[in-house]
Amino acid sequence: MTGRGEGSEATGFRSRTAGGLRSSDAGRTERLTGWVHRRRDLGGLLFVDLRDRSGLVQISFGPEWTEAESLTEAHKLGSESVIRVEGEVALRPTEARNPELPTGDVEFRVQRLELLNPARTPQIPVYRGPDEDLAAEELRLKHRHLDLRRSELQANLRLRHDLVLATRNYFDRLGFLEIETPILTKTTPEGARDYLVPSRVHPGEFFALPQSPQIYKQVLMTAGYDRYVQIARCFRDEDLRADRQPEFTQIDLEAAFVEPDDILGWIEGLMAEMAATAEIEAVPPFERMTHAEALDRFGSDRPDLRWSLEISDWTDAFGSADSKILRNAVEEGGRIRGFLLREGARLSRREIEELEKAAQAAGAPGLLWAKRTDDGGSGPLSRWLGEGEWELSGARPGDLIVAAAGPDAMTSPALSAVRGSVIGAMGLPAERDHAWLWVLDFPLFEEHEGRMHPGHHPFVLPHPEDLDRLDEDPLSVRSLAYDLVYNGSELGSGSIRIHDPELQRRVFQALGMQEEEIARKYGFLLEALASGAPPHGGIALGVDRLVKDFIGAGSLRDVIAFPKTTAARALFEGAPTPLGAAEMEELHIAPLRRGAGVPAS
RNA sequence: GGGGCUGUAGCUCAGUUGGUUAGAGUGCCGGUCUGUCACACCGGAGGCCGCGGGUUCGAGUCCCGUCAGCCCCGCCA
Repeated sequence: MTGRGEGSEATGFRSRTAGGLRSSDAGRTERLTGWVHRRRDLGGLLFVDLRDRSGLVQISFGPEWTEAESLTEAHKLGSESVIRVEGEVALRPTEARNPELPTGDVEFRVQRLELLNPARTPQIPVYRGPDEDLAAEELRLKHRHLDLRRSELQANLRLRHDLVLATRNYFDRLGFLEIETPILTKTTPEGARDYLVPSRVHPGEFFALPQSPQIYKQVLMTAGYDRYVQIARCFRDEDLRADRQPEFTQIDLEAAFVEPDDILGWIEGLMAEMAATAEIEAVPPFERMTHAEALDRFGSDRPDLRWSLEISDWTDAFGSADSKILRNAVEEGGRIRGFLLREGARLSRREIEELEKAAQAAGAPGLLWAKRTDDGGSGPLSRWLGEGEWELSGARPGDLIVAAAGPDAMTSPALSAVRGSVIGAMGLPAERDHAWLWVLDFPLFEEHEGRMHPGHHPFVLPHPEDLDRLDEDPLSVRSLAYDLVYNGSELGSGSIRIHDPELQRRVFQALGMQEEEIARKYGFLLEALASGAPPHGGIALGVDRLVKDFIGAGSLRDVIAFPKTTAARALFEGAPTPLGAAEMEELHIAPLRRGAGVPAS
């Protein structure tokens, strides 16, 4: 596996790498370096698998071709020790060839062995036999230098490199400039919690690490750098998930004089290129649907379209049934929605209860269900369903109906959860392997506990058709925001931004900010917008998540060299650490509680 | 902040109803072995049963607390 940039394998220590040796190299004298992967000591003969980044080759030691001193030394070699060997590439005896190994037709006959650095017995194994489990993740993170030696992780990081390189080349061809933005920046008033850095020279003042370069890239547009891109590190101090790390990398871009189609087209081209690199399928143009449609049809703003299963609306069909739950839901402005599952009657009561649990975990009081049989139906919902209702439902004998009744805000997340669970419970096969989707027209605002929040961030341009409702009915205003969704995973999020300072001020006001607050927090942005800002917009794609989804890795930790744990700790180097009293004093900070912040040393 | 799962030898795991000396595979150490590739065979060492407390004649096993890892909810403009 010699790819780009590996044309010159030779260094002062070695003449070439191990993984590329083939039968055509037989007879050549070479010097190899690497790690002792595994050994098979037959007494008179000794075989060692030598590993470097390029792969494995079997090196052999024997009295006929190995110097006596080296032979003695070889029998004492420990796993993961670093060695250099000089010798000859030789064809293996026919019966001793190993078709499993790319280098399996040859072996490297060692004349001289040099132990460059002996290794202590590794705390976790690098070699992994068939059917052997990985070490516990805690240990893999603690001994990261060993875990990273595994070929799986090396392949993941290699693909990550290739994807980032492809990205840089792609945007370079389109005339984008990569421009760095500050890591030490200003706290963001809304959004996630910031990671903070105390200022030594300004007592009591703090920098924040950027949650994204959002404002800087808008300022770059104002400054006339009309196509900007950056592989940007971002930081958010929030609780973690399998798909969320406290520091992460985004492909961040912004361009001036653009409409949504410009951005979407560029990203589709990028995805096609990246997908080719990762050997998966992405054929533009991608399917598009509005945010409202996504919620209506799938209950989610990032539906997984590998399955076509859609929500049915039975409000009209069941709304007049003689059931308090159903009627009340409809009278209060809600709907009765759910899934019609062909052959779903084969699900057991227990399996259906699991679906209900999924709905309840997502906030629904329960899940209504009914199986249609040849002579009627069974299940809690069936008592309300007469022949007329059954006909309108579209169910045939053997089918299952699961439904939730109430306001969409409650039923959508519940049905989305049920959709995921029922796909698993029924073992429905994916109808395609790679489902790309644009979700458009996100709401400009959301309401949480009576307070208005930006749906995305406060700089998103309201949909031009909805502008007149900004003041009277802000929650109904759509925005020119778009998300890229791949197999149900949100890979990126972007929008056209506000470039008119007056409109920006109105949006801040709609968010409940006073003039003084606006000036203090965002004065510098408004100043920039008022100085000749072009219409502009952009998007940010999560690199870590993208690599993870392309590889099918279970966790972001498998595509990041040095990730944090779910408690935001770095186990390898042991960060964060307490701070000494002297350092704290210099930074003008003090622990709130006795004991906190006192270092071990 | 809340819920769930896990924690026993270097590593992966088993451990019965609470009962005598806590086991296996692998790795490690020693030995035999010239065609292995999960080499084979013989022998050996290796345990704070995460930590603290409690119940009990007796706790790896039951109870409470705590720590760590993982998964989920809240949170993530």
